[in-house]
Amino acid sequence: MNMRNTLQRSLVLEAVNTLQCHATADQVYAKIAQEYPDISKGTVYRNLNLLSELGKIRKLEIPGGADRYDHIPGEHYHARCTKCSCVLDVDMECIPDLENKIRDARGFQFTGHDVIFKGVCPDCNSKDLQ
Amino acid sequence: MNMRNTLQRSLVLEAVNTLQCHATADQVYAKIAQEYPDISKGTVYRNLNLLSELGKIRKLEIPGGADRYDHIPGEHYHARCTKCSCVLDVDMECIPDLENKIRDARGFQFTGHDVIFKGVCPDCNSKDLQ
DNA sequence: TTACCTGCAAAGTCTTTGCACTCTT
DNA sequence: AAGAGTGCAAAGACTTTGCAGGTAA
Repeated sequence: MNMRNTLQRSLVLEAVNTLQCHATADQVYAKIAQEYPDISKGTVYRNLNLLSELGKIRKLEIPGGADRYDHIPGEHYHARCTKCSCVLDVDMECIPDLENKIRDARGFQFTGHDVIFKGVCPDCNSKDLQ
Repeated sequence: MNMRNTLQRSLVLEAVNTLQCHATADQVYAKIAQEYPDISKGTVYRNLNLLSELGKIRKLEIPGGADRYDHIPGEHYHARCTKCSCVLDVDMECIPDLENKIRDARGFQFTGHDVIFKGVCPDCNSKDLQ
């Protein structure tokens, strides 16, 4: 169960940290493939999952779209554009202790939550006006 | 562009309302197929999408899982079990005007939000103890 | 009649996985 | 040497779509 340091693994980590902006697995793959075309998508997926289990990156599961991977940031919420599917950070305070506001958990053990806003991003908005 | 009343369409609507509990397209299909085995999955998907666009049912896009369909309820949040992927309603007040808490929308036009809690459901919890 | 709908199957998107080989340790 | 990791391709889960025939209005 010992984890090894492989080139591919560090390339994946580096790509996520460089891209920053909620990259999809595909974007991570494309980024790496520019310099290291032999890497395979399977490896990218395997490492993205491994690294997010280890807490080195954050996996963002987006309703109705591909998963996104992010460098480890402070907690914050996201917004997804319903037109182009891009994901942006939302500039607002997170709600502290949201889990504690639940009246009756009925035996459900909460480990976290996500808030995802829906809307239309600035780019798509301006395209509509044309 | 006139919508027709077809047997399949009303069966889909009826199944969603009967099942109530955040059924997946597959569960809706299975339910209908019990009595009407000739229905096809493509038709179920097409009608689920149509009915949710019409506002007759609600489409719940779940991060990392199949979409769910629900009868039209008051606004409420959901929790997904990270073990068995089931989805449950959460018994808490919704946060009013969450969109207004955003400091700087930067041109993003918000149309709504989802809050999805993660955790382990009662069933999976008790199985762990065995 | 018309054009909306259906069943079917193929294709599309995103992700995981089996296999044999490779490389870290 | 051992076994974790890799590339590749196939498969898997979920959903959409093209097509030709069916049917509500």
